[in-house]
Amino acid sequence: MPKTYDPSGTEIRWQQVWEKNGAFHPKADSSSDSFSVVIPPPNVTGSLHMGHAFNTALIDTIVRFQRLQGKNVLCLPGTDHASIAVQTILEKQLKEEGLSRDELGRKAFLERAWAWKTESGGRIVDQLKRMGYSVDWARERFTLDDALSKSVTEAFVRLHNQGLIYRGEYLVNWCPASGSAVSDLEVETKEIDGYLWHFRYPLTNGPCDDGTTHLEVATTRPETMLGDVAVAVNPLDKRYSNLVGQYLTLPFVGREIPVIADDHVDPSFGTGCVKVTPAHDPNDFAIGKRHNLPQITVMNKDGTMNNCAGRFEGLDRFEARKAVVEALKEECLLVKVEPHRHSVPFSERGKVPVEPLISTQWFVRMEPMAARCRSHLAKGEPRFIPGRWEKVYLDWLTDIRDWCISRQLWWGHRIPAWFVVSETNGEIKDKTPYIVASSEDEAFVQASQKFGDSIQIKQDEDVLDTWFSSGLWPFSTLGWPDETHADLNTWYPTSTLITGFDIIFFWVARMTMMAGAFTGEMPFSDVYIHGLVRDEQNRKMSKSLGNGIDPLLLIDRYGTDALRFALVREVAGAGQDIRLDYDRKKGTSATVEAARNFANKLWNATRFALINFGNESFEEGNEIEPSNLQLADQWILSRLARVNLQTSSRYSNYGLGEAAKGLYEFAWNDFCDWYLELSKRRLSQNDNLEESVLIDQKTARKVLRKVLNDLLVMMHPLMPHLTEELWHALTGASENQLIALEKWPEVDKAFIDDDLESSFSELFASIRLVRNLRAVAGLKPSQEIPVRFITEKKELAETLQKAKVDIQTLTRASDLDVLDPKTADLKPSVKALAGVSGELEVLLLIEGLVDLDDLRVRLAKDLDKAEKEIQGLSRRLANPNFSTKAPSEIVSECRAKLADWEAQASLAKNRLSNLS
RNA sequence: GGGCGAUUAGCUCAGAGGUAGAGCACUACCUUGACACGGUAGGGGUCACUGGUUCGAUUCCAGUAUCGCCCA
Repeated sequence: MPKTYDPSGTEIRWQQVWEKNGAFHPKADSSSDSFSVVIPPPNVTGSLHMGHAFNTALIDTIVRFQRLQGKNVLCLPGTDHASIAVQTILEKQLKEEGLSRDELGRKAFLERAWAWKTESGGRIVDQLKRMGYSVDWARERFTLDDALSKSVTEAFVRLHNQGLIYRGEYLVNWCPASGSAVSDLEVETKEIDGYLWHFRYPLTNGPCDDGTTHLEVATTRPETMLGDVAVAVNPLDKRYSNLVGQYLTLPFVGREIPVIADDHVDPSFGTGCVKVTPAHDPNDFAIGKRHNLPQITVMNKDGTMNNCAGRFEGLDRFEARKAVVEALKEECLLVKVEPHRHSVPFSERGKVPVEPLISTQWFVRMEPMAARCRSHLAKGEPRFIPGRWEKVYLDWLTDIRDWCISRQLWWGHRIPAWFVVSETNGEIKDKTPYIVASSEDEAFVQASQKFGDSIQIKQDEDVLDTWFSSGLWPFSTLGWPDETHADLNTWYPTSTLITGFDIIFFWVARMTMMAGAFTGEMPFSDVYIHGLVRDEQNRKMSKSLGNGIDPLLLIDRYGTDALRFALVREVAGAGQDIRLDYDRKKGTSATVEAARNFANKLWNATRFALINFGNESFEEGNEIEPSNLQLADQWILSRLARVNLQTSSRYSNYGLGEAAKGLYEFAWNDFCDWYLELSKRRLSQNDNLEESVLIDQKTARKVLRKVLNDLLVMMHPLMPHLTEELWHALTGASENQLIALEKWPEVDKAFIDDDLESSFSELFASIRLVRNLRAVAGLKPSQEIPVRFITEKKELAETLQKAKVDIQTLTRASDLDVLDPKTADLKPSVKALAGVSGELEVLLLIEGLVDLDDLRVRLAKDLDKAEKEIQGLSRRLANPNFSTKAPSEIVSECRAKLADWEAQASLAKNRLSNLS
């Protein structure tokens, strides 16, 4: 074995072995307990970023743990077609070639899209494989696969038949950049520094009694004035009460529009007069409905002004804004312009302001579906981890708005609706009758029953929102709508969903709603919500910001296991965001490097074991005879049992970061720093070997092997490749045998021994104290020195006595005695350096080796510290309230501490006076 | 405007009603037969601020400030 672990070849090799062995391809008919997870399908928009790596690390840790628990585990992978995102990419490519999608035609465009999918999807699958993802590639799905498309059609038809999908004309969020409607969730409001333009509309019938000639309105979007159909004031606003019911003449277009009164107008904002443009603003749309006003659309779908805009026709909406303002100025109607910061809705994908536009779209009626989810949630279905996200989910399900699901795009699931276009010369108009069916043939049959045989039908041009198909993911991937499918019966509902909080509404809620509608149950029992990966400036890592780190860069440098471990270790209990440090210039990450070093530590611990095992085979050393165990063996076995219990509980309860940290501490501190060091002396003896020594060596090797084996299995979910490699080296298992498919180590609770663990803490403290004194004395590491331990505490004295040789080895003590203060010669001597830890006094006999001035400084410092502590503790104990009200164990603990510090102080005083 | 989260060592973060911990970084010493991707020892914090509850608050409560997110 080389001195350092090189992950590069090892990781890929095990990935291949796993796949070749079908290690993660479970059978659907198994009778053991099932555990299933469907992965959040990444978009085929390029490649994966650190957020995916994080999600993957968490899912795979959980999934591998469950496999070690003996469950029949399915982790199902796949990708998502990402309608808008992919289409945006492709159209950009086309534009660079000087083409448009219409020129190319739907068929050729879709061919390109599939080519893109093959390329991007392939890259993503490669990346997922390099993460060591233990998913079942044989069950990989893509949202546009035939089977999944079939379930989308089925879902659409069923919802439509239940009246939960309808077609209607509403104000939708129009994204002029992608030329499509988008849902409310795809709109992002941003604070923008804009202006508030004040201008006047003259009264149609001239000045009224009080001499008013006009009304002044204020708006952030002057260009929409061309579509105004009224001006609204608050009914309680006395300034304008006499004008309600009067008419104004709209400049440029000459339309006469009424002044109306509406509660929703805020009299304190702007002038208190609101221009009403129902076709271009959601609030105005509502006012328009209440007052039965017409809707006048003044824009085309590409964001230019239409023929209702009069002389402004053909201008882009932002040019029109300037032109309208200019024209108002010319006509002396512009009163003033104020800088004004306000919220503007932006299209998340198109990155341009959305235009509220009236158009005919397909919608899902959400309330009945949401209501079903709310009642499930009342029963704790699903369970959110951390729990606070439940409220976020519930709030969104309450007062929910209908979901616009049609997109004027080509890449996606085409809406299964056929229009009877015989009367309209083949054109689909808003009022054209239609049939929703699962195929064109079926649609034709149904249509001809209604409209006669000589009809012509044409499928809706639009596709569905990508999230419509994602909402079906947990069951469409398992064979739904075939309700007898073995996968569905074995693994549905799934066990847990693991995803980031940013898609709770988009995805989690849509899945629960769809699942409720089609399967009658929630699609997963747990939802584990994790945070996002942020960069060193605390920004979310994203493609558009360009601050994403390619996980492969870190994998190449440090290895997959290091990256996985680093990511999981960062997770806190509450599921906060994690920040990953990354030096862009050097391409390094201290966090991942630390994890890489840990991997190397495990590598070397195993290397140490193997060097000591020689030719001994694993089987031959399997059984441990308890009577042969030394205290150190008992101690590490006690620690091991405790860590085993703790770790499995943490893995099962989503305490992944804690599990990782706990294993790290156990492996590095308990096992490597102490147990391995303690075992060296026993293992390295090689001459004059008596029978008892041979037995002891064998025992040490057995314990070493046991601890290492269990540690590797427990570490496996976090560092799958390294542990697979080391486990094979340790056990000599063949490649048909995998740690990935091992059983979680059984806990021998009989080994758990609190007293032993605490006396080992004392032992370690005493060793540290000796080392500390040695350092203070400035002794060379190689310098051996006589050491004396003095304590009244019997058990401690016994432990120290038993561990005498070990202590000598670890402290370079030339000789060591454990003395009772009653019998020991305690005459202070300058020749000794003393320290105290708890009820233990330590003397280093360092005749002529210490600089007395240094010693004085140190002792004075010790004294100072001890006196401060004494002061604080005495003050507390002197407080009658404390001694009467505080729990008695706290009080006695306090007294013990005080006694300790007093002993320290008097010792230091004695020493100091002896030095002077 | 409503809600949620954060504020602890130089950095990234844990923590818990009994005066604070880790990793990295830093300092000194050490190339000892697992590991310098290492070992040993060490330095470093008014736990954002102000009140309250309590014998005792960094921890619980209320408020303030700053930062971030979600919803309108």
